[in-house]
Amino acid sequence: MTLACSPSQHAVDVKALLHQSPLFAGLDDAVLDEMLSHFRRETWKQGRQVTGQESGQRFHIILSGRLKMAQINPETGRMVTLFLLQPGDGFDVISLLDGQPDPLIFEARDDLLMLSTPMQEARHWIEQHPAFNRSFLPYLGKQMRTLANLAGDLALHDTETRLARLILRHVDDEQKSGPLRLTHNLSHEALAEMIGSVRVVVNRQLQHWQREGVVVTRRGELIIKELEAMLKKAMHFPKHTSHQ
Amino acid sequence: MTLACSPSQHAVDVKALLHQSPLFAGLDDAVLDEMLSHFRRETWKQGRQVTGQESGQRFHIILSGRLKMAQINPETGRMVTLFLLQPGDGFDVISLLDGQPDPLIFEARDDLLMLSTPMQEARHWIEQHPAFNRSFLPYLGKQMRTLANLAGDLALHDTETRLARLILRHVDDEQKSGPLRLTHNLSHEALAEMIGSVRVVVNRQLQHWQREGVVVTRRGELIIKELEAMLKKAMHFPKHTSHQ
DNA sequence: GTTTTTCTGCTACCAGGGTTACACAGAACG
DNA sequence: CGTTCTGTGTAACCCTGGTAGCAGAAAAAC
Repeated sequence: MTLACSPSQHAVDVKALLHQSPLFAGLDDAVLDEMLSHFRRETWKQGRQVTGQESGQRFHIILSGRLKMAQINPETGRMVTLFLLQPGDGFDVISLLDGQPDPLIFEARDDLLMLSTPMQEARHWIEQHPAFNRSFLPYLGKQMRTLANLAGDLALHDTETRLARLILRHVDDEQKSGPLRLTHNLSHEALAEMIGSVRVVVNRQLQHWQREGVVVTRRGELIIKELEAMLKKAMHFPKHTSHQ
Repeated sequence: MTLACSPSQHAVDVKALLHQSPLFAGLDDAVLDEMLSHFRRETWKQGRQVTGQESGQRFHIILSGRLKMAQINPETGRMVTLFLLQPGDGFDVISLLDGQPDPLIFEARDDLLMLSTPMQEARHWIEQHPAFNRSFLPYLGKQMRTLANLAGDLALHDTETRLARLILRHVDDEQKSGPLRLTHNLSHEALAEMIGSVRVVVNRQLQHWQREGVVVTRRGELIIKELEAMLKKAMHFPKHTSHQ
């Protein structure tokens, strides 16, 4: 998956997209069609915020755009991004699993195009189609890994390491070679939320790296000049980090 | 579930135990028997450490004792406890889901009595018994919630709040009224790992509370004198915190 | 009972990173 | 095309919470 946002054309080839998605890759066309008949299209404009309570009644599958799934501290107003969901991802998976509403905030980072269906319907469908588990369970595993790594990082590593890792995680996805220009379209604020820190700190760090000549930063993009150096900063990279 | 450790008698009534477990509560006796026939008993002595690589080949169900599931920073030697698994819990669920080994450390906090079976067998069994999903999926949801809350807490709250919450979470499980004596049998070190901090800080905090007259601490136990005050320290308690 | 190990209480120290504040650049929007 | 809003660069400040170290208490091991 990539951090880059897909253009949200309305003529998206839904089935092609789902076939690539980790959740539905394995399903054959007939089953996919049957499933799609239960879903309807839904669009959110960039910036739209919804709480777990509100969105908790329907299960969504992202077709284009990115969705921030975050936790908030009402006292300070600070946020952490737990997931930055991509096309092919579903939400809210946790509510889907246990039926409880999530005390989370969902925010469209881009214009979103999604499929949605009532939670109850989604659960029922899953029950009827055990084959779906073949991709669903591994998908859950990946999500849990991502969360576990986030928690581990927050507790064990400093902000520099966390930021370096966040960046390198996206190198994996984008082009593996070349000049390593990452266009994430994320503000420093957004990056900060993803590593559980604050804008000023992210900026400070990027500036520092820039002076070292390790990276070059622009609005919404970042060029890695010295991959080796970055890897060193992200040291002790866990072997099986989520590649989401 | 409770933090107190069950005595690890070897004459445990396995089926009775599994019926109470969130994972197997819903299954009828016949299915349970069939499942048990695939498992064998396994015991670990308190303090035994195993990496995800090593234990990754078998899936375990805890019958008695507690198991720490932790991430480590090899550079500093510090650890975070992601889960403190209890009787009725299974591990490693993440590996079970996606087949990848976990870069985690498992450590027996008490003497452990478990059931275990090859991962492949467990996966196969799950596939054959869709009814199991009725309890398995909600269980996964609860685990994910726990992780999400941990990550959120680490990013958004100070150590005092995190420690207060850790303690109060166990009040829910133990007796709800009375003198609120919690016997957790955990060292300050262990508590620290559970909130992503260090021994000194936990001690400092507990001592502080003790001087305030809010709690009284002893080895392995803690008495809450002023529940109201504690609740205040844990302020902004998320509505749907895991009650694991 | 004695020794050894593990826990606990406490202190001194200091640095990472969070808070606040402000000026400027670049987008967005009418 | 000017106004408005959002994002970026940077500085001063300082407090939480982490590191290091040690002495005594309590368990565990012998």
